[in-house]
Amino acid sequence: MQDSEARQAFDGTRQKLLSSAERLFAERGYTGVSVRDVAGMAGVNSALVAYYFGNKRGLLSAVYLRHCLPLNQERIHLLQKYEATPGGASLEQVLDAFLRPSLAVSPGNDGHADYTRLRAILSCENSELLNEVIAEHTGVAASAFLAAFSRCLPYLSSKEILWRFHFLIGTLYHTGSHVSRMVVLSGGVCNPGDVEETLKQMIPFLAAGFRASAPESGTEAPLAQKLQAV
Amino acid sequence: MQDSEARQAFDGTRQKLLSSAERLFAERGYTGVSVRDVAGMAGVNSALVAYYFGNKRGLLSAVYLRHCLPLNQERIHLLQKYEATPGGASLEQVLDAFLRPSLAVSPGNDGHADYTRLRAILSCENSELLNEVIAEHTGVAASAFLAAFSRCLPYLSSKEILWRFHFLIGTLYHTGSHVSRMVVLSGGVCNPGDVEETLKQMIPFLAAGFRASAPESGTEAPLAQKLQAV
DNA sequence: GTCTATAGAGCGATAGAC
DNA sequence: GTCTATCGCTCTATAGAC
Repeated sequence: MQDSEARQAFDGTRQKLLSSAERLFAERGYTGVSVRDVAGMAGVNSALVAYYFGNKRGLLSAVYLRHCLPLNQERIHLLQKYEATPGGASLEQVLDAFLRPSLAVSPGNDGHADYTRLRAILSCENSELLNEVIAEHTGVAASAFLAAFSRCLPYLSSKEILWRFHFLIGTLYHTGSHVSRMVVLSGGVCNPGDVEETLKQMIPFLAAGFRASAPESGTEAPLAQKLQAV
Repeated sequence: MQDSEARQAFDGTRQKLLSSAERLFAERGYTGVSVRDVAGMAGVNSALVAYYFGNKRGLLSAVYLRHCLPLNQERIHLLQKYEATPGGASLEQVLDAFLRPSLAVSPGNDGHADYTRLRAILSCENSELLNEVIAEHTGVAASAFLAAFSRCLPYLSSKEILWRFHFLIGTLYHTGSHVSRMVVLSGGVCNPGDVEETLKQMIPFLAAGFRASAPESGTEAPLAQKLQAV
């Protein structure tokens, strides 16, 4: 360990506020959490939110940006690793590259599970912030994966790829944001908190769904060309 | 039409409050909407919320109960209709029976699309009300469909059925609660507001996912017996 | 940097006139 | 039934002491 220096950075007030906000926003959404709640969990005064982040929205933005770029970089990195293998990336590998980093849990800053839950909740609250901040950063990774999917499934038009990518996002967000409910509902049999178990269930399901033949065959565009429009 | 009597019931203050609340809660969630907002959209005074529903929570509960039972009855009715055909219900028909009523849109009280969106948002806000009110009424329909799925897919254990049902819910909720975003993202190519188009895309995708061979084969329970535990 | 104290706004709920 | 008026509370944000 980098001893006291690293520990101080991790335990600093700014970081404690970020971690508390990440947890609470992921649990109860943006409007359901007050800055007092966040400051209380961090063990500091609520006025410090304004000091460090300007206002409540700045705090949310900081939480978001803390994970957004790293997560998509991990996804792209994994995708490139899989594509470097002979024969390129399989559909299962493309799915793994997209999903695995979103579900990763770790004590430090490298786990994005809370962030995925936060993302799911914010996307339901349809705050303006989501439409503003998010669109900039997700576009790059999204189009890279859309291209990877159509490389694996050349018989699908871009329309089908888009629909199925939408379904993929729904499956990911719902799984990431209803962990405890799933445990209760299944009587403990299914545990979305177990990353490997979740991937083992999700990837075959989604891969089969993506591979299904197109609902209306033949009349659609040839896919690869239309991907520019995304 | 039942002339003025039916019209009066539909335009009554109570109904206007219910309709306004349904729309607004579906758009911005429970905590994001004030009773003043609801009363304003209904064109009446905010004190009438207390008069008709006791308090804000009572309003939400009324909105919920207005759709909960009818929706599940329509699902069960469709399922029974499909199961009455020779050979029983196909997997695609079971999916259709579950999904179609949730996505139906209609000017009157019979469309559940707004309700599905409301359900998706509330399930993200994880309010206590959801865990209280919802659990009572959804259990019946859910277990009927879990049984129907395992009848179509006898080689799957209850564990896999539960996981895939969870994925189905995620796909449905995300599609139902991000209609406009999907339209924008796809450049107008994909429109989840079109019920038939949505079903034509969702059902083949989900059916293929459900039919995928189990991720870990052989070692699981024989499925039908374990369904009691749900 | 961290705190106390508070301004200013919006909320849910209710009392009471009509 | 529907309204006005208002209480009591919580929220975000800020000013200013230390």
